Amino acid sequence: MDDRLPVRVAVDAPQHSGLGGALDYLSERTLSPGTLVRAPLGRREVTGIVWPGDADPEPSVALKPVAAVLDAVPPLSARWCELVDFAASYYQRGLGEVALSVLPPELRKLDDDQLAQRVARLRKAWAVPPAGPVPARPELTPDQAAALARLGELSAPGQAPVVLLHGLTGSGKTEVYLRAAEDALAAGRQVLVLVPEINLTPQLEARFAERFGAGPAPKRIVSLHSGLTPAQRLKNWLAAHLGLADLVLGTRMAVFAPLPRLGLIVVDEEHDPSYKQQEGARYSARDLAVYRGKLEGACVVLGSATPSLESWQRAEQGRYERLTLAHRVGNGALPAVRLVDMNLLPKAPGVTTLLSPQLVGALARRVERGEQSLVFLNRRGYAPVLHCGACGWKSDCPHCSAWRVFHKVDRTLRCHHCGFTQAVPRACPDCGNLDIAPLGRGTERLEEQLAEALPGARVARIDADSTKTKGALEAQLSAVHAGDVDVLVGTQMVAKGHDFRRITLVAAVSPDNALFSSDFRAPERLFALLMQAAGRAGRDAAQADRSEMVVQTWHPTHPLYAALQRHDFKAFADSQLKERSMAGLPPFSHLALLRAEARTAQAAREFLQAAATLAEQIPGARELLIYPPVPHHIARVANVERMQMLVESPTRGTLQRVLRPWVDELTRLKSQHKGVMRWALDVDPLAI
DNA sequence: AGCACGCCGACT
DNA sequence: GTCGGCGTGCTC
Repeated sequence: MDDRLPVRVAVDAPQHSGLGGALDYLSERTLSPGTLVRAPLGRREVTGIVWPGDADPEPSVALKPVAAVLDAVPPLSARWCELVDFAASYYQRGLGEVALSVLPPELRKLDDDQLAQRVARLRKAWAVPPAGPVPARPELTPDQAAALARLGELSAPGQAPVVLLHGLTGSGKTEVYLRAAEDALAAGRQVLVLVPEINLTPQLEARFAERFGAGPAPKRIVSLHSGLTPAQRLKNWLAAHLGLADLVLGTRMAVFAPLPRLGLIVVDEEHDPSYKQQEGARYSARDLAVYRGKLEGACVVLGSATPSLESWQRAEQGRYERLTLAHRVGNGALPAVRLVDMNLLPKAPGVTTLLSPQLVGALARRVERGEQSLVFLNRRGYAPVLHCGACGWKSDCPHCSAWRVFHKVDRTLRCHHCGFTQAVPRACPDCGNLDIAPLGRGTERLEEQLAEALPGARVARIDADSTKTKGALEAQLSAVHAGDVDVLVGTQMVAKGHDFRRITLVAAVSPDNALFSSDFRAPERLFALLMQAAGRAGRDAAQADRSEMVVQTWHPTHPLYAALQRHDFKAFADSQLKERSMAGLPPFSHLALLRAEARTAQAAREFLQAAATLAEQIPGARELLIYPPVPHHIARVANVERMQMLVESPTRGTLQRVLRPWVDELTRLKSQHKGVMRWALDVDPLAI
């Protein structure tokens, strides 16, 4: 008889191994749920978490003892485990895989003594925060005051409301976050702030530090995102977990930060697609934040100028409380939106102009007045493709079903999907003709054409290429802030969040493509991007009245642009929701996407067809609609063929009931389809 | 996924 | 004679 106790331990065994859940081990002492342990798994030793619930050992398996207990780190809370349980089950991944993948990687490399040292050092460093004077707070606008008053009512003890803060750009959403955080902090609770991108963390962190970092009772702020060094990430994670940090600011991974006294979760720019993880457990940090708020009894604030249609509909239904900031701080006007009908431009034969006289004129006036302009084009490089006029050759990528982009800066052809790069050929590789020309345009070419059209103007470009080296983005942004740039060319990178005080003109040069995309969310994304870009203009109230947005379009009568001109998100959302409703698309249905990757499209298709056949035998499947497999938007990347199959369900519940047994079968199915390299299930996919 | 074992070609 | 290719099988 063995008197050692069986315990459930979540270990990092991937879902495809068939050991997705928790495994049972023996322990000599009682271990609280949430305790970190090291345990043998096969021939190696892995980190695991003692999981809530009773062990349920299979009689045929001889249990092994836990190898070590990491006592230095306090156990993760039952609520944290419940969040992970939910995420794993909802997104159909292994429990241990999810639980361990959201811990700082460094944690899994250290032993108990090393962790004890880190914890001790951290506590010691934390022991002295210096007090200072009360920081200045701006006066609230009437909108802000009303929103905060309502938030206060909703956050009565025991309540955990979800609030959709719909505030147009420049209306002071951040100040609402700060005041809400102030209340939570004053009540002794922790605050979690999520932002879509790492780039946006420093400026928001600065705002929070300015408000809470000093004063009579200074608070501690830490960040959590993939840009931190492993040691920093562990340190900040421990600070949150030990309750030393009062404020945690981070990207989507931070939704799993252990926070013993969580009282408020802010999701800034809640509509942003970056909140959806695109590999592993494909979770939505925004949706998990809402779930976590309920679990922890914490208030959740979802903020956006252009909310996701999912959140907007929930607000319409009364499931979320909508609070509106309808006016800009200082009552500045939103930029007037001027549509330039590109159909009316005089056409020179063989020449397609990218810059209308109207736009060039508007830019020239800004340069003259010493004001700044932002010209926005969501395509980097010089031109998306090179073309041979003689034989029709185009610069396609040999490994992908995509063009290689011409980058004039270093005279290369680059595939933006697999990275394949070559020098630009002197002559057409097919026919030897010397007349090969760029087709279409990207930011590099736009920069060049603007410099030609505006002699003497200082034109700069910010995109993924110009900011590759460390610190380059910061340097370029500070040049813009210092006024060393007249016209800034950029991709969506510059449309988000930045507080450029001197910009009075924003231009979208060629936004039409998204209007006719096969992706049903493309209009929503375009509208959000244009509203966000428009918000870059006139942030200084003194200049707001002169601020303007120019949109060049071949479809000036499109309803999306009409709504944009009126800055009317509600009209746009209502019309989109009507279309979604008629088409049976989310949020009126629930989707899952099964993807398969193989050397041949045929192998991927056969796997998906077999998967569909299996699904049809699962109870509840009759309520689902399983579409035939189709190639991915870019079917081949790095010589791998990608197919996908959409599953549509009237309710979340039915979808979940079918998916669960399905993924178990898919693991088996893959072993019968040798050609298939990988498969993945995406619940609530963003792009289809 | 790791990490083993296992059975066939070119080298210190 | 070994080192090593990656096929397939297991992990409480």
